Formats: sequence, structure tokens, C-alpha cells
Amino acid sequence: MSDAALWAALADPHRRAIIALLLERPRPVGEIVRACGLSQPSTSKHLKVLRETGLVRVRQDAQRRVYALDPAPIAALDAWLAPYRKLWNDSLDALGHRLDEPPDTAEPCAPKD
Amino acid sequence: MSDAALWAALADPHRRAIIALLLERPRPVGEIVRACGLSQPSTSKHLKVLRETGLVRVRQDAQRRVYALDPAPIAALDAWLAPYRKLWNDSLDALGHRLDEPPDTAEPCAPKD
DNA sequence: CGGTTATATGCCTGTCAAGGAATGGACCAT
DNA sequence: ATGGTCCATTCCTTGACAGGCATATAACCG
Repeated sequence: MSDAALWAALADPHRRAIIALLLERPRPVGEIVRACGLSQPSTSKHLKVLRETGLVRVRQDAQRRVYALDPAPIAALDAWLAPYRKLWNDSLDALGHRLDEPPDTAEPCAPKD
Repeated sequence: MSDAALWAALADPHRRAIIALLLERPRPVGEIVRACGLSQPSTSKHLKVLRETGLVRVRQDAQRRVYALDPAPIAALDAWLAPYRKLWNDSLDALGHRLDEPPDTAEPCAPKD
């Protein structure tokens, strides 16, 4: 469902930069604006996207809105990653072992459906 | 550098679907075309993007091009993820109401730069 | 209250990427 | 050689998104 939204949110480098900023500590909008060199409205729009995907939470502190990272959605990314991580760990093992492969053409590439 | 390219490549749901297909086993283009319901040219273009980010490799087998997953770039994703994974594991620990990391909040949120 | 700070939203424009259709090109079979 | 299969590339159109500017909203301060 929101898996696509999560990927879309993290696809933007500015948004990843914001995420990285908030990893250090929660920050108000103005600080994020100065850090990522965008205009305040653009930054606000990026924050809105991150909010809607659940990647950040807001806490109101007087006139300021302090944004903080919510790591929960990133867990979904890790879950997506899990099978691939296993695969590349196997690859590293293979490198450590040997490089010659038995005929791995055992799979006849038959269409499954 | 190519970190942005990696994110951009994985941002597209069709490309993630292709990656998932290739996780099971290497496949020729025609099979991928049928599996993801796109036209052959569109599929080829997606495969080109995946090729250019190093996510897949091609092996020529007569007239067919057999694509296979290369998990190496995904390691970069895992590296990116690492700090956040730590964070959300801490959150889970906090849910278990065991906060036996007393001086971990020694960071007074002072502006670093 | 009026002014100021801090943030969000709407509108507009340029850019970029995805998708389809048509085409090109490599390889095989007869 | 010729036709056929499999795949890549080009051209074109369309839609989505980012960014800036102007403006609205909200909270503090006097």
C-alpha cells in the first residue's frame, strides 16, 4: 500500500538529507531550511511528504514545529531488503570459497504462469 | 554519486518487480515482459536502468539475453539503512520498557555547526 | 489589538521520466 | 539468402513532481 509512497518519499535526495539531519536530533523547520539550502516553502512541502509516509513526526513548540524521525517505516525497507541481503551474503561466501561454478543451468527458465 | 541513481532505479515499482522476479532466478527478457505486463520496449528500458546502476547483469544466450540479479549495489542500501536500523531497534527496546542505556542522552542537542 | 516570527498552502512553470508505436539490429533455422 | 524471433533504441506524447513566489494561518510579544 504505502510501500510505494515510502520509496517515492526516499527517492528524493533532499528528503533523504532531511532524514539524515533528523537522525542526529529533532529539529525545527527553520533549521532544516538553512541546512538543506532550499526555500522555506519547498522544505515544508518535503516535510509534508515525509509526514504523510510516517517517516517524521511533528511536535509543536510555541510557534515552532519540531520535526523528529520516526524509524518505523524504515523497518519496512529493511524487510524488503532482507531477501537480497541474504543473497549478497551468499555471494561473499562464494567469493571466499571459490569462483568456479557447477553448471547452474539446472533451472530451465520455464514460465511459471 | 551513483547512490542517487540507485534510489532512482528502485523508486519505480515496475523495476522493483523486475528485481523481485530476478531474485527467484535469472530470466530472459521475454519472460520479464510477460511477467510485468508492460510492453517489450518499456521493459527493455527498465532493464537498461537496472543495468546502468549495476543491479542486474546480462548473459547472452543465443538470441536471448538472460538477466540476473547482482546484489552488490543493494549492499549500499543496507549501509545507508544501518544507522536507522539501530535507531528503530532502540525503539523496540524502549517498548520493552528496558532503558538500560542511562548516559546515552549525553548529547545536549547543541548546534554542531 | 497590531506587529512579528514561524510554518503551511496555492498557483505557476520548467523539467524529467515513463509508456507506447515504430524501427533497427543481431541471431538462428531452413 | 530469407524469413522469423528476440531484444534494443529512437521519437513522441503525456503526466507527475520539484521549486520559487506570493499568500494564508497560527502563535508569540508588545
